[in-house]
Amino acid sequence: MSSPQIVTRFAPSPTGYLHIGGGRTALFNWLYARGRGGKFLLRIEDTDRERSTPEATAAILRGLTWLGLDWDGDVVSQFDRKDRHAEVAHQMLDRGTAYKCFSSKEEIDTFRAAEEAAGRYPLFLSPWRDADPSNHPDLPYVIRMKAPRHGETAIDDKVQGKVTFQNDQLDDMIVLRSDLTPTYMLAVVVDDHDMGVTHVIRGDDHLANAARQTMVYQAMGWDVPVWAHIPLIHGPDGKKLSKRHGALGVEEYQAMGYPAAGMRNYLTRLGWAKGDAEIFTSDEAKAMFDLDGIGRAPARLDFKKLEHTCGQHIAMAEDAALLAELLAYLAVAGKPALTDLQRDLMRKGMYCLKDRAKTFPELLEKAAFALVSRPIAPEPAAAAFLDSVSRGILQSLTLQLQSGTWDKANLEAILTQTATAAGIGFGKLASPLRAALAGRTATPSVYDMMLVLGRDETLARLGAA
RNA sequence: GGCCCGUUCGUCUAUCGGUUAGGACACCUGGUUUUCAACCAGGUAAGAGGGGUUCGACUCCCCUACGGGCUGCCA
Repeated sequence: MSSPQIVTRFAPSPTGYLHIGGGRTALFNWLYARGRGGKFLLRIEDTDRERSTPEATAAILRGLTWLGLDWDGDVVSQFDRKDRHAEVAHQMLDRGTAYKCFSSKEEIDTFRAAEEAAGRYPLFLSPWRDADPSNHPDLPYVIRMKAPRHGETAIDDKVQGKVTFQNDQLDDMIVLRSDLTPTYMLAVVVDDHDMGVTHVIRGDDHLANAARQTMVYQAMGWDVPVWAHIPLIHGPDGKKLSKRHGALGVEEYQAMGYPAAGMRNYLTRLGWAKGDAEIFTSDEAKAMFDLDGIGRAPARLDFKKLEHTCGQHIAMAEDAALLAELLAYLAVAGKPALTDLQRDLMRKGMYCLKDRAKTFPELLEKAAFALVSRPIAPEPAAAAFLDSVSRGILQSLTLQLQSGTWDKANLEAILTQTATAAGIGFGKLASPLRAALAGRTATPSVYDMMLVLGRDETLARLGAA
């Protein structure tokens, strides 16, 4: 017998961009499903009409797409399913697991305020719970779940372990509002059930909700999914992530020039581990990822490690793919696009650039020699290497470079020979050459620069120096 | 206030009663080197505090401290 297919989902509410914590939650769900031949679904929890916006939905989709987290099937709008939610609420009514409550919001608020002022736990117990329907007034009402008053409700969480809640701490939560729209507690359960979700992997801010949602599953006689509540991500200072930490949106990380593969790797390791595995591809991550590797404490963001991880992925990326991602970065960051010539040079030079950079801005910085065009205005530090003696040596070098094959072995022979003939060490030749070719003092090796630029451009730059 | 969760190097973490407490990032030192990086080698660095249980606790239990979450006709 085969085990049923795994179905996970990511269910953000569209009230802003996709933040880094949401990105990681989505990633965990994606890894878990993809590593087991399961499905990863996407549902937008847009039942709060006040705060939900189509722009936020678009931003979330863009963020997931950039991260490479592809979802199965259509994006589900929770709001579109409101009739189904209301239907289930009424089924609960029929089953006797829910009831109509006619207490007004004002009444309840007043009660809670008084209880709190008296230092008591403001648990509202509706007087309508056991009322005879024949006594129901002709007033607006909400549908409340008839939650068990005694005993306890336990959830068996794959990350947090067994967590039990005393039922007398929980009130009869509202499942259908007076305007007939569903509350989150109902909508989530109905949608997860209808969508066949088997594993709910989400932030641990929902841990307590899981108990109440379990009651809804039980009220409907449905199977409860496997829970996995993962700790939230904190800022570098250990505090909850907030605006002042900056760079919260996943898209901002793209605009800062982090490659998606590195981002995925870093986020996977943030709060999850498998032995000593640190750098891995997404395929490797899918094969390794499991729920017991998830830690129970909140993790802090560490930009240094993010950068290191990204550097590793840039180095191992394929040249063509890297170039494509670089161009996308330029567009997102609002930087000028590369000319055809620059693009060509980047393609040629990628082999010697990619193992030196951790981010796309760094990659561009290392590639400055190739992206600059004549006339080159040398930086002061570079210009200092171009005195008359050096120029003379460069001139004789220019002569030597006129013919011969343009490959590393031959260039090496020519440069060594020129240095020897001039009675100087190789370093004394490389510095002015670097200055002439790039106009700066920090560059890739002089051989790589010449190889990437080609003979004509190299000679032209030497001549202009 | 009540309920729930958490706490191993600065950071991410390994450990699932017996280890010189391991790895990675960062940092420091050295090496390689035509510059800057990258890279290689080595080093500094941890079980929040206090009680138990046990022959033996980072690991199990309790208390305290600190951090976090929930306690809505928000999600």
